Amino acid sequence: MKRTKIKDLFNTSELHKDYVVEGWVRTHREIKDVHFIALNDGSIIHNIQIVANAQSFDEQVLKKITTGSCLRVLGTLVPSEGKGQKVEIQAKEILIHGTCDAETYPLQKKGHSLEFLRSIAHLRPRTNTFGAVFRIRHHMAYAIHHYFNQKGFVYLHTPIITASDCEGAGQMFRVTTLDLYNLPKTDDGKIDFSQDFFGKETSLTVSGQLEGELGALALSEIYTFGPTFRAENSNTPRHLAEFWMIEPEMAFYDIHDNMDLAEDFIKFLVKYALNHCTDDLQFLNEMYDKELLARLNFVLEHPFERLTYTEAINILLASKEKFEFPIYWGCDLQSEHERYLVEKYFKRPVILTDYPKEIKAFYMKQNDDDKTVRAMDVLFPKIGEIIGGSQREENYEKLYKRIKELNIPEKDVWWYLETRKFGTAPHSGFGLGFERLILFITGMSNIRDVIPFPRTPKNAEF
RNA sequence: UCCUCAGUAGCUCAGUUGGUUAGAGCACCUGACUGUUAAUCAGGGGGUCCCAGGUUCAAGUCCUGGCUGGGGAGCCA
Repeated sequence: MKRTKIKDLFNTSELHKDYVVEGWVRTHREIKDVHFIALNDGSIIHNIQIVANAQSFDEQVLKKITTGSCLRVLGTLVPSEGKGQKVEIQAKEILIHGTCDAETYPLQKKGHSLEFLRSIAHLRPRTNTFGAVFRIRHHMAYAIHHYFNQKGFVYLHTPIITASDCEGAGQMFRVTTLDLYNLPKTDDGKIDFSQDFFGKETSLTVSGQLEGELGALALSEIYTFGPTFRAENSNTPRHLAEFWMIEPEMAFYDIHDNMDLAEDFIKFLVKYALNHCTDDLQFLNEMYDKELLARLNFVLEHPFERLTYTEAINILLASKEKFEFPIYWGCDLQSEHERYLVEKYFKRPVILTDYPKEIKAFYMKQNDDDKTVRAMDVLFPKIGEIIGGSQREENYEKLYKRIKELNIPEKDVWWYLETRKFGTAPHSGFGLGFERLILFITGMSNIRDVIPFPRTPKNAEF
């Protein structure tokens, strides 16, 4: 007989029929002659209760059914005599796929701290919490592709290994096949990268944006969704050395179109989660963050507040709040400033635009005031900057001048500049940190708990 | 990287002014219980007190250095 997923068993199955379920034991209780086994196969957060009468089974088999062991059970789906669940499986046959030594298995039926579970990342998907988080993560990845697909965007695969670091987004991880114990040197004593695999210095990408723009200036609307790497020594609950980023890039979009897309996109994802991950969100709402569902619904129902950097500075200057970092026009906003605007002043997501050009990247479109650029940052409660984007500078002369001012080597960006030389077009785009989105959707507070195998400074186990 | 807190049983923690044989709850094992729900009740086993030095008659406890983890900050997504 074919296996039925526990999720399908709850949803569509008929009673008083036989089914096969397979999964891992969460708890095993025994009362005199009746055994109760809570079985979970990861298809849904809920367990199916297996009832086994001691007389019908070998005592030695029943003894091996411990927390964490893996079973195949054939039995009849019947209404439950107990109170905790509607249906249960009255077992006829039990096969133990894998036993699990109760003394050494680190997961118990009791709850564990998230810190401890991080140290056993190979087993934590078997917990309710991580099952829920990783199912939600999957649904969000799917929803992202769905959203862009129905809008006619092309999924563009940008390179993971790159020779350019002109994004300036952070320290990069070097990629090399050179023998580190015996590096080839040039005559002037430097490392001879011409002998390396690609014949030049290469690294893991910090952003697919520049290549994304190449796609947009041919296919009109593209998005990337892939891994990104930053070698910054960042030790915070909001940073990873390896994370996933979504970067849409659109020709013929100005900064307002860009903002509209960003807001619509996030709201679509929140709505998708509420509709498709109800049980898991309910669980997280109860266990970790009692305001999670209320916050998700609030974001859905209220427009994001849009204002310029200059307006934000004026609000901050006028506020009576005591800030650690001083406010002045031209300063980069610190998290305390962003948090004040989002959590205290507006009490909703905020989109800030038109930042001073000095604190933003070279490719952003310069405004006529010669002081600001058409940047836009979307700031969210609890997690801060979730999206950073801009309208891009499409004017060749202005872009070239900015590149020179910032001493960016022309040999690294000649191909990027050519898009402005050959049929340039107004265009915009933004980057969304996938794990930061998942943080917001799940209400988890540490980014290491929303990616299966977190990569952080001093941590690449598993 | 900076600031700060922590590291004691499988897990979560207590451990007094430095003082004899380091404790609890849960988990685990054994037993009891005719439908349990993180069952309950009784009993039992279980320790590199993070590591390396130092002070002291005596260190889980005090000092120095290191490692690891949490929180905050910076960098950013």
